[in-house]
Amino acid sequence: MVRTRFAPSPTGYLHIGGVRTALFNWLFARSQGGRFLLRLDDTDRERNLEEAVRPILEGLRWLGIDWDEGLEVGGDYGPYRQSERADRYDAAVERLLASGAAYRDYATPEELEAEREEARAAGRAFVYSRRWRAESPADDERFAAEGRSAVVRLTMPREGSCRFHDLVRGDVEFEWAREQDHVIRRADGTCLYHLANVVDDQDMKISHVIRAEEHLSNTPRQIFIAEALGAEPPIHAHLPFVAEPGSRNKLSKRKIAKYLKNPDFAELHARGMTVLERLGRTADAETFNPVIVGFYEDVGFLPDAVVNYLLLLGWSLDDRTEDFTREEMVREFRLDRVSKSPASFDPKKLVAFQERRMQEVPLAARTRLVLPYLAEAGWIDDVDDPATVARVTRIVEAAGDRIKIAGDILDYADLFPAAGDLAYDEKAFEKRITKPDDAIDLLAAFRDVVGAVRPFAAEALETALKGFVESRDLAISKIIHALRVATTGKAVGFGMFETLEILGPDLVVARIDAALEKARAAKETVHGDAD
RNA sequence: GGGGCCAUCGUCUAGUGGUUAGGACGGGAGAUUCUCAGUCUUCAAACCGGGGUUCGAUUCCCCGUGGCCCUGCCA
Repeated sequence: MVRTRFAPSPTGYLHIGGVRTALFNWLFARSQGGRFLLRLDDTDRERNLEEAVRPILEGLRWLGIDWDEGLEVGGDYGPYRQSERADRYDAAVERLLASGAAYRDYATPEELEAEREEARAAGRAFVYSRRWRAESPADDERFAAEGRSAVVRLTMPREGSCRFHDLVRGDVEFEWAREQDHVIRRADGTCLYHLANVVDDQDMKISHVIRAEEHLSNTPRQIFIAEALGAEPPIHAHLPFVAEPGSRNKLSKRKIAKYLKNPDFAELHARGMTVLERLGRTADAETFNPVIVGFYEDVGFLPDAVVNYLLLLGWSLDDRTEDFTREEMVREFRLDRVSKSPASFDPKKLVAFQERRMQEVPLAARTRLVLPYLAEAGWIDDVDDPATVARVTRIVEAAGDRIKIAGDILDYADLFPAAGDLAYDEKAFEKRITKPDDAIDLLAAFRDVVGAVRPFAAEALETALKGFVESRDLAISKIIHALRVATTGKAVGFGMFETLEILGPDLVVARIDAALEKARAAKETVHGDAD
């Protein structure tokens, strides 16, 4: 039975690199008919634990990465929080002590540092002398009498080597002599991560440990612990790390300021900030940025698009397949197709997956994606009101591929009177309305025509405008740009006729009037200055 | 300092002891529509360096270089 796990620390957010690890664990378990577990590595006890855990669970759930055992869902091998498992770690330490695989060590940090310094000066690798190792109860008493306290260290082998087969890297070998007598229990009696990790994996019957490459060098000591505890070590698979945009350096949540200097990263971030601002929310770059999964949920990405991108960050099926449904990825996923080298995070490619996926979302579903954003922005009142839904559906339909991310709907304030007064693109206004000498007259003439068109629908409006320009022997471009700026304030937008239909006759006429007034006032000013 | 892992277009990657080194994102050019978006066509773009092995290395081996990780009473 394949059993994999994801064991995040309660950091308060779900990181892109972390979630990729979770995804691969999930995919492997699902592809093998196994089980996927979620447990919490909270060995350093934090305040506000629940607060720090929630975004992680939310992020996983949003992406559709579900777990069979662990936090919140329970299971037969709990508890699933390290902070609640101290008794098991203590028991493991006692067994290691009893078998000689570990020992109590009374060296002070200073004494240890002196030995390290000595090794450094001599130019050789540091190997602890074990001078303060307690060999007998008498030693314990003697050291204690000197005021020393004990940590527990692993009695690591000093010859031979640790060989294991990594499902991604192949055969790996480490010489035992290079390994340290790692501490597994502090002087204060609390246990350390590596011990806890191995005990948990063993207790929870984890068959495959799939984790980030940074743990590769930690594997020998964990294998040592596992074997000393009398168990078969799990099978390991070390994933390449996720690198920064445009570089091979490891992606870090602490370097957001640096990533913001990357144009692609900055662009995505800015896009997210725009959505947030229009929603009236605030966030700083530390907690809201493209390295954090919550960013994508907030801005309106499709979970499938994000997952698909993540899947290809270090994994490939062949030389051409890029798009995968959940079923396909579960069916095709294999650990031996994971690449060995770091994969750098490319915001542009992630967005490309999103855009492609969004195009496939049917109109009604796309409308549902967009409605909550409009409601939160206060541009509509009731997401369930049939008239509102119908109107938004019409807008989403007219928008077509322009809405690439659900939050993009907030680019179209001009179609929602509740969003406030029309904002004009002043440059476009001048270019299309004030400056051309016939624009004002044409607009004024068309104003009287358009108000009377019935039905006030795209097709009839198109007929009306075409008739209007033909009767004057004009190209449609002579008026259409001015009309767009007058009615939407913008130089670019949806198809003109759909836009007019969405706006409705009253708003169209009123906006043309307002634009005419604004344009005439501008001309007056120019004349006034000239005189 | 010691050890480990890694190295194909800018990015994600495929691939082989002999290939025009393939695809995708991004970029360039062009076409199309009332603008934008989209779509279509098209172009440019890579085997880290040096030694071997071999008839022949991007591929196998060694060295170097670079990146990352471990070397903690952090995880």
